[in-house]
Amino acid sequence: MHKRFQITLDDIAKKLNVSKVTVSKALRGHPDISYETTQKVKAVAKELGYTPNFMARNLSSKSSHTIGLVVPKIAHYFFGSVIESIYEAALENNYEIILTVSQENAEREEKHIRSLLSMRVDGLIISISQQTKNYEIFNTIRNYNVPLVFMDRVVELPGFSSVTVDDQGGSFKAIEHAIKMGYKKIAHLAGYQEINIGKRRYLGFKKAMKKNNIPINPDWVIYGGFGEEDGYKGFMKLYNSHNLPEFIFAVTFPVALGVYSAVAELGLKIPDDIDIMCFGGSDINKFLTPSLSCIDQPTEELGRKSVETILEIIKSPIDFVPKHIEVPTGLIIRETAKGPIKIIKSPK
Amino acid sequence: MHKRFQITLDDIAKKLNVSKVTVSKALRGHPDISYETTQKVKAVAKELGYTPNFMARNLSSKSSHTIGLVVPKIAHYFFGSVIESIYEAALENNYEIILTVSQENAEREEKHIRSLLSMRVDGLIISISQQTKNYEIFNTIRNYNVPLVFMDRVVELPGFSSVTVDDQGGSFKAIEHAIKMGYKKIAHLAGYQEINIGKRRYLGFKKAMKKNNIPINPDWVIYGGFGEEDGYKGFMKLYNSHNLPEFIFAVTFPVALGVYSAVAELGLKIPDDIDIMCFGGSDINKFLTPSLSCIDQPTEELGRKSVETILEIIKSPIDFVPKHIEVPTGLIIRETAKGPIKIIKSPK
DNA sequence: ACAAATAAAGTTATCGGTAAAGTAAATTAC
DNA sequence: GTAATTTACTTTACCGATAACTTTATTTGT
Repeated sequence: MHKRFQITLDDIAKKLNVSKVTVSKALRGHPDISYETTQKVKAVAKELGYTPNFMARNLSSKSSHTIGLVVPKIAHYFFGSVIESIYEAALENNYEIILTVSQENAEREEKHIRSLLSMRVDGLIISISQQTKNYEIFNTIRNYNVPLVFMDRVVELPGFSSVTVDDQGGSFKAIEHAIKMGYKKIAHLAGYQEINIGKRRYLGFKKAMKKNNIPINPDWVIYGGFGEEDGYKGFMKLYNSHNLPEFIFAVTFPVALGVYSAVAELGLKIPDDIDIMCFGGSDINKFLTPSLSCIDQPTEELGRKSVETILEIIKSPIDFVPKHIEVPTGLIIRETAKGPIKIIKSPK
Repeated sequence: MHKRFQITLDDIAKKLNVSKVTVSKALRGHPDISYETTQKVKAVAKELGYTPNFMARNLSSKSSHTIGLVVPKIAHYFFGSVIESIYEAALENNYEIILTVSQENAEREEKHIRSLLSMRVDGLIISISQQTKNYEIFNTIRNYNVPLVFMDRVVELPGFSSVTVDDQGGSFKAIEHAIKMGYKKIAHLAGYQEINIGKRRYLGFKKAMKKNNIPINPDWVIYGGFGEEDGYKGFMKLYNSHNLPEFIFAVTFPVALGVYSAVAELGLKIPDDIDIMCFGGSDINKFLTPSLSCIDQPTEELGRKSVETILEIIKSPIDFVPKHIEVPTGLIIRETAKGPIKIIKSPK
């Protein structure tokens, strides 16, 4: 095997005729070491291009200054931007992030979690896959005493913290808006109910319907996944029932995109033939025709709070009490969800 | 500090009254150990929920089975999907990926690279930031003898491999197409020329113009970055010169999006007032109005080849000769770039 | 002036593994 | 039947750092 050129504490120590512990202490600014020695050590370290060995350091200090992150998807607006802000927040706090991607696959998720545990990450931020059903791995995490914060997609097990958006409230807001705009025939493409985001968004929908005394038509509540294809299939199902609603509330942005596809394919028009709104947005929203109104998820805040929460636990694991942070959502009205009463545009 | 519950080789060894080396070998399937002992060890390891300590293992074996990845952006279609396929390919080969994000910031990039070096990754896959100008860190990498493969955005230094798309050829193809469609007044929003993708895409543009005897109007070549805001600013510049071209070739998909924004803001229409095409696509392309024709980058293949290339070097670092793989591009024609001669739609 | 405190190091042990060398018993070789 | 080999382990050393304890010289206190 090719030999790697590696500079160690010993190399610096020999050059200065001091012990390697002195070098280690000097580099960490330990008060044991005099100012002059510290300066000399630092100079030599720089000269030789010393890089500490992460493995050795973490093995002996028993902390990796690293947070493991497990997400279902990455080429996806919501996760992409949450991840970005998690990296940002971690960097500010001098922590490293090790990101793994489950691809919505429960087995792979577990494999990644085990990997991260073996890397002895100081904490885990997890957003579970839409298939995750076996929760044993989370008990393992608990046994290992590794701090865990669920982000967005949570498992409701005792002892873990979570950072989510106000799914139910956001959903409620969306439906109330639709009703205010004059819609009564309201459908919901609802995602998987096994996962909190699916369930809670559905609950918000239900609550708003009930409050406004609009009965829910079971044919208009379609369960499925959170992806584009699910939106496509969902709309096709609605269409084939020959009883189209006026308005669709999609559980995620990709689901709404799927609806856009299906609608275009069928030669229908949004918002005239069918109006729509969804939970969660995307930066590409303004490029859609018509642009899609949505419940805004503050991705930046989600990421930031997740990091803050995990760091709190890492820093005082003893007196830790699980926390459940719900980040409020916003209502963004663009060209859809403006109601059945069309305003006739005045000419320029 | 809270004590972590950790099972080590010793715990297993004590339970079975063997040495920890026996356990280590058994778990790795070393032929030194008998079948029965191996079975027993594996059973106890499972029973106790043993997870090897990544740090310790890699410290002593001097190889981490890990590849460091540095990209400029993550919430971005191109990188998102390349990253996804890199993870995929790494997983198949039993390697871990440690992903870091430079956010197009050269300093942060260097910091991440140093981190990855300190983690003693077996190799690095890097796509440089659009600001990277100081190449010293890459010489450091060379000195450390750490295999490095540049992906998409490369630094042309001797001794490193690269996996890129055929930027020049793709660009050439796009311009030839535009010319074939009847355009002569062709502009190019060209990105930074310091980076290969900017330069080579520009060269392809130039070559196609020359071949077809169309002089390049310097006012129609606008240099800038690779992001949406750069496209927006670029188009505004073109517009304010009061001499609009007929066709724009955008260096990236986000740049084209910026043009869409600017065009909409100015009350113009694509493709009638200004036609456009770009290098690189996105899954959201079909939702654009009009949908955007583009040079297709095979992201999946890019990711896969990057991993293959780095693994080759890792596996035989001695007789390694730098390789430069260029993945071919495709031409996807959607609703733009169909030429100035409008076909009058026949009624349904 | 002499014990106590402090400064500035050095020594040793350890983290949890793997590699290399050593050993005892069983098997094979001729 | 004894040397050589093989099998199945064990022992020792080491990876590159940090933690905890020890040492020596100097300063401080009274």
